[in-house]
Amino acid sequence: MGFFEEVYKVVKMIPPGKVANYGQIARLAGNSKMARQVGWALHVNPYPGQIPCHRVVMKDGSLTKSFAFGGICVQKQMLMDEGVFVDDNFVVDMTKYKWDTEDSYEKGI
DNA sequence: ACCATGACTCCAT
DNA sequence: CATGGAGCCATGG
Repeated sequence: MGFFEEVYKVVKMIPPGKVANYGQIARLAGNSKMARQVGWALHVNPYPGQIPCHRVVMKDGSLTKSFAFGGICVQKQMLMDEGVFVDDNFVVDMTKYKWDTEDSYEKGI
């Protein structure tokens, strides 16, 4: 279960107004290939209020259609409430809202 | 150990 | 840009 706890820890570290993608979480948790397991971990352990899983989106900024909390509509609502703009296609502008922690170098393009 | 599934990601068309 | 197939790995039957 070590990987799970790492995932939860990383997700909880995501600051408000920012979003992270599964690959990022997986990489921070130790394995870049665990993107699917990250989503699976959040799915089997939806701790409401403890893990801001609504800040975790696809690499292109798309919201997960299988969101456990009533749907992506709720997720969009929560993100918008934090200042993250989500368009009608449920896609976040990753170039502006992507969580910058270890990919800061990526912004230096 | 094998097969099926999945909140992912990459590459080809 | 949208869609489909393949690769990826943990979990469950």
